[in-house]
Amino acid sequence: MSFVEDSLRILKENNYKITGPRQAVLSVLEKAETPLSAYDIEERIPENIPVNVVTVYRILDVFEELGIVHRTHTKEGYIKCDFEEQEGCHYFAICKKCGHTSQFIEKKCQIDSIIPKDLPFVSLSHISELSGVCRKCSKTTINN
Amino acid sequence: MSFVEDSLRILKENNYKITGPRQAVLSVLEKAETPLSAYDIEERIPENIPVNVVTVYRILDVFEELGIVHRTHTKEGYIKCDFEEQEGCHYFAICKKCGHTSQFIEKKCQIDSIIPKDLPFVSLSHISELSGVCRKCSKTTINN
DNA sequence: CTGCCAAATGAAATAATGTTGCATTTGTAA
DNA sequence: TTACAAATGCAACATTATTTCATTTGGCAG
Repeated sequence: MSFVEDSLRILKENNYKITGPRQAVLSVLEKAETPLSAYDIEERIPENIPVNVVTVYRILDVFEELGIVHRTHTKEGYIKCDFEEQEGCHYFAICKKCGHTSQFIEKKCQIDSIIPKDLPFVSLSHISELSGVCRKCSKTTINN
Repeated sequence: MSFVEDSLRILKENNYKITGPRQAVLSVLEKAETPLSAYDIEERIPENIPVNVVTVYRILDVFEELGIVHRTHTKEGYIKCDFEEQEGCHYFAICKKCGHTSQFIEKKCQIDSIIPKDLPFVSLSHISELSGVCRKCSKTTINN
């Protein structure tokens, strides 16, 4: 199953309509290797099927809720979620220099054990993002 | 040592000048219990010593680099860092509802052990933020 | 196949956040 | 107290995000 097929299935399962703009956004996300802003996505949608950026925002809200995209925090943007494994804790490593991302899964979350018992919070979830430099950028020593 | 005193010491140690705007920003941060945006901070600076928001941005950049503030990602903003302990990994728990934050320290970082050996990244650091609901908000069941 | 209708989208205006270039002011060391 | 690099202010602009309301459309019933 491809990312687009998985996503369309999830939309149907949750009674969301399969629309042109939604398919266009999925298509852009599928090709992207770095986090894209709503405006980035709008720009990459083919000119023959224009989609308003407000619509892109609304689509991304739905996609995030359904786990189709991850909203990145180290760099404002959105990136598709891999669907190979559903269980466990998803981590996203994002390159500081080029924005390239890699994903991996942690079967059993370790962070829960770190949280102090007396912390006055409930329903805590952590941001699963790592910031670093990808192998490619770490080899190009000249630039930046 | 108070937050302001610690911060002034760090500024001096790093050859940054102690200026009016910097002291004003420190004073605002000291009182804040939730992450504040640059504009939030500008608004809270007393009117008799006006500081331009551009300056606030530049001050926050310096402060972040020196570890005086933490830039929050779950909600765009900045919050002062506690200085009680320097060693270890700082975690910030932020309430989804009211923005209230709590901090704690992890002596030895567990996340390093989670990262796959074959991940094509170097110099990885993780975002130490947790998102949840604070005790106070979890008791007020009516609103939101 | 066709029409209905809630869901989805478009358009325009506005708010919030962040950046850049350059002139002016200020903290601090000599 | 003076000189000067550092810090700040100002103006203009770029990017990101939200709201309201009119219009269009996907998918279902018939």
